[in-house]
Amino acid sequence: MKEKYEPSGVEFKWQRYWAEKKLFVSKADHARQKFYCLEMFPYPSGEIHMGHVRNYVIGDVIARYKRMRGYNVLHPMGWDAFGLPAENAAIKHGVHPSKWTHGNIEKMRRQLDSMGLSYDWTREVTTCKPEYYKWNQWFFLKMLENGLAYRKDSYVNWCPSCMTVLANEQVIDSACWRCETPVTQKRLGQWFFKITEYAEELLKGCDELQGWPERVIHMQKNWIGKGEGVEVDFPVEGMEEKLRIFTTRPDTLFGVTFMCIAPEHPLTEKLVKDRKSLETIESKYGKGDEKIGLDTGYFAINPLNRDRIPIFVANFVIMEYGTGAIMSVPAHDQRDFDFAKKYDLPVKVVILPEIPPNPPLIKGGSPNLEQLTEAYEDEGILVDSGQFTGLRSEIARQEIIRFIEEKELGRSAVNYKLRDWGISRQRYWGTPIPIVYCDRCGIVPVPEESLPVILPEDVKITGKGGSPLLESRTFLSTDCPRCRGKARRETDTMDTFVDSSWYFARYCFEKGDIDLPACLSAPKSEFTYWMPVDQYIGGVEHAVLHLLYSRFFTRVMRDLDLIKISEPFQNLLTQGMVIKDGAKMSKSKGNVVDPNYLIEKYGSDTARLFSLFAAPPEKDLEWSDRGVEGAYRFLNRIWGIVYKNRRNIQNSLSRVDYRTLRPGASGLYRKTHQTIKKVTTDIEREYHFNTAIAALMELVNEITSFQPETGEDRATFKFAVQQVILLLSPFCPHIAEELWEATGHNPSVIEHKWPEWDEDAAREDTIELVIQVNGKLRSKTLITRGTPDEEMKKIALEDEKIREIAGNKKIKNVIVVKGKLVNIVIGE
RNA sequence: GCCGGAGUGGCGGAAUUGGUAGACGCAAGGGACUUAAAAUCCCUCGUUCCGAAAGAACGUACCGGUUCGAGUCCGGUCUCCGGCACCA
Repeated sequence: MKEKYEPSGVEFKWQRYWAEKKLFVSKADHARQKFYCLEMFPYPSGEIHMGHVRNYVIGDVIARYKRMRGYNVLHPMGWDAFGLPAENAAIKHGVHPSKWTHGNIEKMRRQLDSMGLSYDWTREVTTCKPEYYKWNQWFFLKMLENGLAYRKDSYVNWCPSCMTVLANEQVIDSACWRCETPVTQKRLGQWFFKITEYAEELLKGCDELQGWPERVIHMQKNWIGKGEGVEVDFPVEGMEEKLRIFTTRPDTLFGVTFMCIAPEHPLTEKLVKDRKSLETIESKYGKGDEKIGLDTGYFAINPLNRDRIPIFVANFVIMEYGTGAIMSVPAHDQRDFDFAKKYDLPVKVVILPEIPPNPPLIKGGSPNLEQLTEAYEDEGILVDSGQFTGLRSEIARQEIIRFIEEKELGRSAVNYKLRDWGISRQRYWGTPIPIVYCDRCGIVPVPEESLPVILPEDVKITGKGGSPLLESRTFLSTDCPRCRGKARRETDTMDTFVDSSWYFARYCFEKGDIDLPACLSAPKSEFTYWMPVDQYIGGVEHAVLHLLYSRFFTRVMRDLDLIKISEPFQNLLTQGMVIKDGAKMSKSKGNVVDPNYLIEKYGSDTARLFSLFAAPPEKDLEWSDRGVEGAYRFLNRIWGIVYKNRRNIQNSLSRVDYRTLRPGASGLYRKTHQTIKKVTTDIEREYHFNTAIAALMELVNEITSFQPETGEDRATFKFAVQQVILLLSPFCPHIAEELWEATGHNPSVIEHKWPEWDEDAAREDTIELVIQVNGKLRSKTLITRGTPDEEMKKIALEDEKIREIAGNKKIKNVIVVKGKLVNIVIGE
C-alpha cells in the first residue's frame, strides 16, 4: 500500500482483476433469488457525458449492493446503435455509419470500463447487428400476421431538414425533436403498429406500476388520454348521410348551436363548393391559436330537440380524434365560445352552477350575455334541456346516453388520444422493413426463413433526397417470394424505438445468433428467470416514448405466446439531469464537464462519490467543481486512516467482548452499528445514497477522533474501519478493494456479504430529553434509556431552567413523548 | 389552459409516523504547522439584539387554520420547474 492515494493505478488494477475473475458474469440459477438491474442503453455517439455517468453510477451502486445482499444479479449493457447521427456523420465526414458506430462503441465501452461499472459484457446487445435486428423483422412479420401491423396512406409529420417522417412523439412544439426545423405535413404510405389496440390495457396497467414514479404514470395516462362519452348521429338537411360526432359532455347536448368538421372529413368535399376558402382553412390547420371556420351553408338537426344548426368546416377540429366532427356548445366550451363570438353565432346556456353566480347567467329565460364573458365549463344543473331539465350533470350524462341508445340516435363510445405508432423511416441506418412490393401480388411479406433482410453496406450516403436504399440496386430489386417474379423491396427502415422496445428481453441470453422465440418460450427459460427487470434506471425524457413502447411490446410478446408477463419493468427510477450554471449540460450551452478529464484527475471513485452525494438520484444535480474536491478529500482521508493504522489493523484482535468496552470505544462501536443501519436503510428506502454517504462521513469523523490505546480499542477501531470499507464498496469499489486488501483481507470485497447491524449494539443508553414549555424548546437533559413517563415528567418539572420559567404559573397540562420529549403547558 | 412536481442558511442538501429545523458536504472567517505557499489539522459559522458570553426574539415562499406542539396536516395566494396542449 502506498502512502499517497493514487487513483489511476488502483483503479486499473482492480478493473483488470474483476474482468479476469469474471466477477460480473451472471448465470440463471432458479434456486437463487435474482435481481435484474438495468440502465437505459446509450446511443453510441462516441462520448460518454455526465448524464450517462450519473445514470450508470446509480445503476452500478444498486447492482453491487444487491450482489452483496446475496442476490443473483443481472447487470447488462449494450448499444442503441441505429439512428440518425451515424448517417449525419457519414454525410459530414464520409465515414460509413457502420464503421463510425462500431468505432464509437469500442471507445465508449472503454470509457464505461474506466468507471468501474460492473457489467456482464457476455450479454452485450448491439442493435445494428443482423443477429439482433433480425428479430425486429420477425416481430414485424408476426404483428402483420396478427393484424397488429398495417400499411396506411396518411398525413405524416415530415421534417424537411432530416427528410424523414417523425412520430407524433418526436414532434416538439410543431418542430423536429432533433433539429427543431418546423414540421410540415406530407402524405405517404406508412407502416404502423397498432398500439391503440392495447390502449385500454396499457392504461389500466398503469395502476399496477407501484414501483414507478407518479409523474411518469401521470404522463403515460395523459398520453393515452382516455375520453369516455357518446357518439351521436346528427341528420343533415338534404342529405342521406348523417353527421356523427363524439362528445364527452352529452349533458350539454341541448346547448348545441353549430357544428364543426375537420377539413379532411369525408363530408367536407360534399358540403363545400368553395375550394379557395377551404384551402385557407387547411393552410391554418392545426396551427396557432387562431380559430377559423367556413360556413358550408348546410344545416344539421339536433336529434334531441330538433334545433336547426349550421355546419362549419373549422381548422381546430382534428380528424384523427373521435369522428372528426364536433357539436359546438359555446356556452360550455371555451373554444366554441371564441368561435361563436367571432362568427356571431348564438349562445345557449343549458347548465347552471349549483351555487348561482351573481349576476346570474340567465336573465328572464335567456342568457345574460353581458355576464357571459367566457364559457362555463364546470358541471351543474341542467336548464332548458327538455325532459332532462333539473338533473345534475353527472346524472344527466347517464340519462341522456341511455335515451340516445334507446332511440338509436347513437351509442356510448370511448376515444383515446393515443395514435397508432408509425414506424416507417425514410432513412438508411435502421432495420429494413421485411416487405416486398410485387406488381402482380402487391404487398408481400418476406418469409420468416429468409430473415434477416440484411441492410446493405455498399451504399452512398449523400444527405440529399430520400433513403440511400433507393440507390442500392442489389437491395432494391428482388424476387417476389410468392410468384418469383420481379419485385421491389421496401426501402423504409424501422423507427429505432422498435430496437429499444425489447432489448431488455434479449439480455436474458448470451450474445450471439440465437433463436429468440425458442429461447423466450422455452419452459423455465432464462427469460422467465430474469424478467421482469427489478430496477430500471434512466432519464425522464423517456417517460412516454420508450417506456410505453416497451410495455406495448411486452404485451405483444405475451399474446404471441412467447412469454407470460405483461409488464417489463417492476421498478423505475428516473434520475434528474446534470445541471451547471443553472442549465442542463449541453454542448450548445458550453457548460459541459468532460467525464474523462474528471476520471484522469481524481479517479472514477471520486466522480462516482460526488455524483451520488450531491443530490438524491431523482433530483437534478448541480455540478460543483469544489464539491468534487470535497469527495476526493474524503477518499484521501480514509486512505490516510488505513495507511497510518495498517499495522494496528492487521495485528489487532478480531474478536473482543464489545459489552465491556471503555466509553470511548463503546461509543465508536455503537456508531458503527448505527451507520450500518443508516446506510442500509437509506439504500433500501428509495436509494437515498446522499444521506447514506453522509452517514459514512460521520462515522469516518468519529474514527478520526478516536485514539486507540488498549487492545480492545484497536479491535474496535479495526471493526469500524472494516465496516467503512464494506459500506463504501458499492459507491467507490476500487478504493474499497485496495483498502480491503491493505487491511489483511483476500479480495474481493465485492464478494463479501453486506454487513448487518445489531439492534442492541446500535441503541443509545442515554437519551437527550427535550423539555419544552408551550411547545418551545427550553431545556435539555440526559436521561437513561427506558426511563418511565412519570419519571420523565418529574425530571422535566424539576429542571432548574424550567422552574425559573414556570415560576408560580399554573401548569395546565404536561405531554410526554416516550423516550424523547416533555412539553409543559402553562398559563399566563 | 389542463395535469404533475417543487419552494428550507451564502450554496448542494438533511430532518423516515406532527415532537430539538439546518445532519453531511461546499464556501467563508480565524488559528496551528511551514522561511513561504499548497496540502493537512483545530475552532467559528441561519438572522437580529449584545463588546463578548449567557440569554432572548425571529426564522422552512406568503396569508390564515387545526394542534400542547407544524418544514411536515388543512384552506387560500404567489413563484419556479417539468409534461401535455385546439383531444370535443
